[in-house]
Amino acid sequence: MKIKELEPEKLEMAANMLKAIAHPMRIAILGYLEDGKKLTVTEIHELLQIEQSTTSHHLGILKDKGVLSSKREGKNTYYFLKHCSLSNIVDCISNCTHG
Amino acid sequence: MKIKELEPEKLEMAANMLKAIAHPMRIAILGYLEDGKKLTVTEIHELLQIEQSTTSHHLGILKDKGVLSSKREGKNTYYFLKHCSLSNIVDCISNCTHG
DNA sequence: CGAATATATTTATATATTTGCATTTGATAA
DNA sequence: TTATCAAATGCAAATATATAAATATATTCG
Repeated sequence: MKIKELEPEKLEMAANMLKAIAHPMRIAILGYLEDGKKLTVTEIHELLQIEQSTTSHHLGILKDKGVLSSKREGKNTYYFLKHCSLSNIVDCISNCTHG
Repeated sequence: MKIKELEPEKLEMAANMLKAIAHPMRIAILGYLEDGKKLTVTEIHELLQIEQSTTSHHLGILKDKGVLSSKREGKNTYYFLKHCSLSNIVDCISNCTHG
């Protein structure tokens, strides 16, 4: 499917998804969620050493824009990639950043 | 190379690159630049039907963040992908937007 | 040089995003 | 129920971004 054929709404949706990813902390989050890994808010908040509320906010954005899904299990909420191919974006962008 | 190993500056750079791409018009621009195609500002401005100055501004952002390169030839400036693998990002994101 | 064409920059306004703190909601166990 | 741990939300200040209009720069041609 060529992006040229995408209607404005699709472009908007794609942009929103990329905008969700386009943040240092959120890229780092995706980096930890490769290979179908599932992590809780607390685990991510400790890995990244950022505030719990900030972590939750970032995860909320990623979920809202369709990048992540979440599943509650007891007290914990696990977050994971909605489409595993999204890891490609992170891989690709990290390959392109060698300047 | 795992993103987990990326230092903050690399994350920042990756985020800036993605942020540059994360805009409907700029995604559309990348859509037209697949397969090593080179287009001028005017061609893009006519294809997308947006203001010349707005087009130039978007192209400037993409170039500044390392997504595009440009080459002047006479009166025209041709823009093209700096890393052809960047098309993958557009392809991937458009595959993931079917909601 | 001066005119025409192509591209880039500046400026101003409007809008959106990021962040941490404080609070709140949800779930489990004593 | 109360205490506790996990996650989400509301809020406000600082920062960033988008857009268009106007202006500036660069290149070619007559």
